[in-house]
Amino acid sequence: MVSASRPLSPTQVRVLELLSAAAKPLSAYDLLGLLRDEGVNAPPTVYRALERLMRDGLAHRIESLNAFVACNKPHHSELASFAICDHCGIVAEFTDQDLQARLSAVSGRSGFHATRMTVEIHGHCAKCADQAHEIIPH
Amino acid sequence: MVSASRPLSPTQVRVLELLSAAAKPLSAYDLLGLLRDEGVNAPPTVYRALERLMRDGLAHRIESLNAFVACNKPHHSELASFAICDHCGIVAEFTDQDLQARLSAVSGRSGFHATRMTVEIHGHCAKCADQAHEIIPH
DNA sequence: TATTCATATGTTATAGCATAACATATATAG
DNA sequence: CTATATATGTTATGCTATAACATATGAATA
Repeated sequence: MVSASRPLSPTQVRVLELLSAAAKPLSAYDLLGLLRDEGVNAPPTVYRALERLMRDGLAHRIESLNAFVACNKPHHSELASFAICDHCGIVAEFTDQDLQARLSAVSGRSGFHATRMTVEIHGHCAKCADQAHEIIPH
Repeated sequence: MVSASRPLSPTQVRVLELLSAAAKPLSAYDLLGLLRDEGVNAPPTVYRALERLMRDGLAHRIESLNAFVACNKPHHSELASFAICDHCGIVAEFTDQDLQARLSAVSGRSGFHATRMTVEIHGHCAKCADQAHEIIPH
């Protein structure tokens, strides 16, 4: 039997809701702050919920921000890439098959076997590109 | 006048030497540990040296490891990508023009203007791929 | 020379991110 | 009923990074 995974717990659902509602990536401590009212008092609970969500492909970690976002579409083990506006903080998730293929090919040339890829592009979104006076560095 | 930048300070040179000599990425605190003998006592000095080295393209930050590596070749504002073995920890730097072009194109479709890209591929190097019994997670 | 400016470093303290280790609770499978 | 897997609670700790202010040094120039 393939052992269907359990449904999300209330805490896991809440974390996912908060991520989905946020305009920007949230750090684990952002989430903790939002959940204190609801009886979540310590980091491990948040990190554990995030682990589960990422395992299920429902959330992603943005490595260059140490923060998390809800997955904007159901992935099927595809490469998720991110465009991150350093001005307004918005993150756009996109996937590109060719990109993944090329990454696998390039890294695989030397016999490297890829299991996970992080692609994060920083810059300015269309909205902010015009009025980009100040650049907020990573 | 184009204001040539100053030469690296002794501390900056030492940090670069340590990164170059290391088989794996070093964290700022790894570096701090190695420099304590030499009179460096606090994190800011290390972070400042790393800043300078990265500004000059002599070192890179690996976002998914919170660690740093020496640049393995003089870049000219090209995209540096990394293949990271989760088993032995070795990091291979590579560049691929087409990859950068494709990334710019894909993200730029929506009017996004890219200024910096992070590409980090985790997996197993050729050496470790065979005997990959245990997988060291990120 | 004296002044100014940019750069680097020292120093102290703190903020922010993440996990170890152990206890408790609950549901489901066998 | 018991064993197992999963989730959470709780306490403590460790790792990563920067703020804020002081000091030093060298190069450019008035």
